[in-house]
Amino acid sequence: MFKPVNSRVNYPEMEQEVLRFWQDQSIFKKSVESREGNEQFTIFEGPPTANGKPGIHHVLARVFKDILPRYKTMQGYYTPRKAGWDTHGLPVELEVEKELGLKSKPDIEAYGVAEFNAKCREGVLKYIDDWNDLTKRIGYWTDLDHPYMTFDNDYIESCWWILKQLWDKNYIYKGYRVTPHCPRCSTSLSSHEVAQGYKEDTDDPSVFVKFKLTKDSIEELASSGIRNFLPAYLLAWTTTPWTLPGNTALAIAAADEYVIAEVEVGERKEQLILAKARLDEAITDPYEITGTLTGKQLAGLKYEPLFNPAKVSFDVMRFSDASDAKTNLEEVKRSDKPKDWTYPVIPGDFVTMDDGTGIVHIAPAFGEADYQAGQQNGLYFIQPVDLSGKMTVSIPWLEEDSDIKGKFVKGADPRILTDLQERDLLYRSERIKHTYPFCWRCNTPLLYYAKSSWYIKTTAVKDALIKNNERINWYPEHIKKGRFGDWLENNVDWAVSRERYWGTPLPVWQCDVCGAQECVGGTQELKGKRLDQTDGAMKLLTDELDLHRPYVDDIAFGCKQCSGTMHRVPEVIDCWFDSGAMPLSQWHYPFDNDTIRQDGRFPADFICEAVDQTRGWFYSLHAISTLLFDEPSYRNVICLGLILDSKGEKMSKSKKNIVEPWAMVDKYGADPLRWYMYTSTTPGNVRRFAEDGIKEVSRKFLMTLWNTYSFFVMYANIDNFEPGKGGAFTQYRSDLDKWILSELHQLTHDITQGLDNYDPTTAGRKAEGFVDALSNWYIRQSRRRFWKSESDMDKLAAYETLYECLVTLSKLMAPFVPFIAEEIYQNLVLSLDTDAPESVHLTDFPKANTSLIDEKLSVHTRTAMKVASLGRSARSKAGIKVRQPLAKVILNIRSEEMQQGLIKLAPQVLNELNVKSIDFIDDGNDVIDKEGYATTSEGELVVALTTNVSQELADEGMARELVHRIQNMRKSAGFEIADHILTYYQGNDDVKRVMDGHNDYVKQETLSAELNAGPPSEEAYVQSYKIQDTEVILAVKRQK
RNA sequence: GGGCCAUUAGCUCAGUUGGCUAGAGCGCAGUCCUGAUAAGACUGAAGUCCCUGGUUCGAGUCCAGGAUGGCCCA
Repeated sequence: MFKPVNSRVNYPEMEQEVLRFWQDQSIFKKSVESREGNEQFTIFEGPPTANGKPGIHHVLARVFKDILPRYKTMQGYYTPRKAGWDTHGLPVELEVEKELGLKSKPDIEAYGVAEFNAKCREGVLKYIDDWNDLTKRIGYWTDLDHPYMTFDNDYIESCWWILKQLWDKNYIYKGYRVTPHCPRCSTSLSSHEVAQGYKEDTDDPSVFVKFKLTKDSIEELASSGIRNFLPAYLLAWTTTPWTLPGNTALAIAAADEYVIAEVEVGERKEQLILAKARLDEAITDPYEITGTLTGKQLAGLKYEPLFNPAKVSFDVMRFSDASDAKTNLEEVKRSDKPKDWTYPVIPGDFVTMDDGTGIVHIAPAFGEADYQAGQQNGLYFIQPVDLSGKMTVSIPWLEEDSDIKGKFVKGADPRILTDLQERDLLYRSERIKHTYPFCWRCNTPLLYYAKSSWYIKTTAVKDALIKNNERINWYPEHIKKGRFGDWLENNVDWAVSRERYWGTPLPVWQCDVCGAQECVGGTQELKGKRLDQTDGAMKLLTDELDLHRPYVDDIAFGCKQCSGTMHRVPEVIDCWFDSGAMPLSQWHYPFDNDTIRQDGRFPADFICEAVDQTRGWFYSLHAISTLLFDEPSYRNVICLGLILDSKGEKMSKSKKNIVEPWAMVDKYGADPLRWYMYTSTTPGNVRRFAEDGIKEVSRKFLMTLWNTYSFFVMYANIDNFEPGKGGAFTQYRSDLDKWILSELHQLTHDITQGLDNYDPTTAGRKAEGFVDALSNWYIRQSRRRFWKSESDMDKLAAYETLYECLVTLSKLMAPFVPFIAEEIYQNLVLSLDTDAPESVHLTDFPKANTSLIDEKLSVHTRTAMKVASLGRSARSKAGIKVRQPLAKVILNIRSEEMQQGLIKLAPQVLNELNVKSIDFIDDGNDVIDKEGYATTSEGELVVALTTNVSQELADEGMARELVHRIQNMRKSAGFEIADHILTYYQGNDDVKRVMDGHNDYVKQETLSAELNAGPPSEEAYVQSYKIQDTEVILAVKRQK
């Protein structure tokens, strides 16, 4: 006996039971260990941060991560899965800052770095229980008990080792250059972090500033139509007025045409110089062109500083030619300072005619292009802003309460503009909306800021990055050449240092005397130094040292080259480096597990994250493995698309359109959610998350699957069917059986192919088709075979076939919907065979037997279905119910071969259309529109039914009507399906004749022991009907 | 401004190497079938396959240009 199955199922409840079973029997562990020693299939877990709750997009990633390892395990691969958590970085620090009410780095230092980091360590795992629970609940199998943690000493030590390798290859350097800088967090961001934070429609000033040409320069332009009795200005455009105090040059496009425009502003006339192409958009007043000149003519001209260093106390530096210096900036000595400060006009190939005036304001302290222009042209360098984004200079002629000193840059903007306005140096001042980068974590506008920072020289291996990318399979494929490929093509060095606290400390020590630097690649190496006798050193030697700040900062040792002392530099590293290092660091490589590169643990066969990781984890993994080993870190990637709400809008807290994973799982169950994720759209596509979609797959696919299963169990229990116990039956398989087995093996083949191609979507959709065919054709057609009272070989074949379909299906479905698959397997297999593997997830994945795939039969059956469909249509047109048998169906099929096929499958067609016989004709026109036929056609296929109903057929139709009514009554009366009953009927002679004539048929179908004319002798369930204009009273009663 | 993706019925999506009279599901209306089914069948309402050119006997599919939306980058 199988466990009885309710045709309705509560997924969440059923899943809880399965979860308990997995837990109690350690099925995950067994599934991994039972394959130990076999070829390994490796997946890397992209570590999430557990300091926020998991969202629906995490569920998406996790179910896609889950399906392949499950599949590969069933195929025999050894597939250990290690969980991991990303624990470092700005997001964590930020949370803690918020919690403690700290607003800046000085606040943190005052609070204490040790205490601050302790809070970070606590806070980062705030939601880990929620993560673990949800992970288990959705059936994502990974080893949550032994996860890697990026804050573990061992993990950090591996990162150090990697950094040391790169150091030895001269891939790490400290550079002075323009870096995206968050003034609030007071640290650099890497390009991939910047990429996270662009915001459109940022409101900013849009100002046109006048830079006054010197008298000498006006003279130089005398031949170009300039008037020396009027002031002349170079007009430049900027959206960042706060950079203007740092202005030390203007750039023009040498090849473009510029004009001198005489403009009347109020009562004054003045001359503005700008690009001809920008004239109409930049100049709003009436103007007259008095001269034309090329950009080349402008180059070399001089103009007066907006803020004269002689009057404003700037620290002025200048780019020197010295190429050996780390930074070739030198302080301008007092003796070198000119009496009359002027700045030059320089050519720049970055100057475009797309916006502004064709004259670009250059402030080498801000902006990559500006800095380079400074280097190339030996410009002055002025830095009027500190690292927290505050202005450091004071404008002496302003009142104290309108000065800019100490103001945040954005706050300084209006003051600077007011000042320029008053000094008549502002032509236009407006506001625009444009795209600007913000800190991806704290939302502060980023500053491009020239400062020193540590870099990994990824550009040195750019070609290798590209070459190794060739060896990776991307799903979808376009990411490879597109997003990821482009990113690699435009590679810039990795700004890897952060001037922060909670992160892997950069293991570089520097001598306080001679400046020598050393990178340390591990604790053992550190122990071997001439250590200062500090508390830190004592702890290091007893292996009690926390490698984080501030403890590691306490380690100092003697310099090799002089008598100085080496201290660690203050920086920590980008947390993306941590996660990119996980293939090695999760194993504490190379200090432990030094065989991972040989034993299959590296590289990964498969990783899977969303598309936002192109520049994040996908890149950091790829960069690190290429830098270290010159090989890719993963072979196959599924790159998931973004998940949007049902209207196609991004989910965000403010829009209140966040989908809560727990709510979905509790309401619908994990399997429906999983199935929806796999099949609703292809992995790489943007997906709209629609709750109705889960409902639909649950009803349409899973419910149908469940009902075929419950159907089978119901009848198998009635007939005491046990698979394999009924003797040799294969020769009794009908065409229907052979067909569904053919479909089953085809499905096995398709699913295997789909999953081998990292395409669960196509695989899943194939399964939907199969279950539909199984339920709505195979079982529908086979109903009578299961229902009939005699237990013959035909019935056995039907049971065996359906059983095989269901058991195979449970295995095929196991990677997709692990709960329902387990449930079915447990009942169908383990309740009979205690020697079978104790879980479906410990079984072998089915292999398609292609010899059982009969394509012809498949095509023929599809045609039979089509004939049935057309026949039903014809019936409906003629208004003849399917319950009324008809004499003949007549087919016109062009293909002789197809006709032979249909003759074989005639029983299915007759059954479905309720007709007595099938005929074939050569010309469809013979029946179309003819009296006595109901005809439908499609393409070359013509299906006609004879509509003449003889008395005999009418009687048979009534018999079926009576059976139908009695069946409904059995149901309404609450009888069990196998109950035998006594039936009573009252009606006219027609009824009596039909009951007599079809006595056996009615009895069999309704399990009636007797058909008695007249009223029931005692209490029975009674109903009256009108069938074919005839009054009938029926009564049913359970037989004792 | 550049790269990538998407655009097929009211909605969600299929549509192989060009052969299409363009499909499915949901939803809507009606009818039917059913002792597994919250399922299913039939009929109906409904599409400029985003647009414009081109290649071809033939284009939803290939090519070029463009539009709209999304993502990413400047």
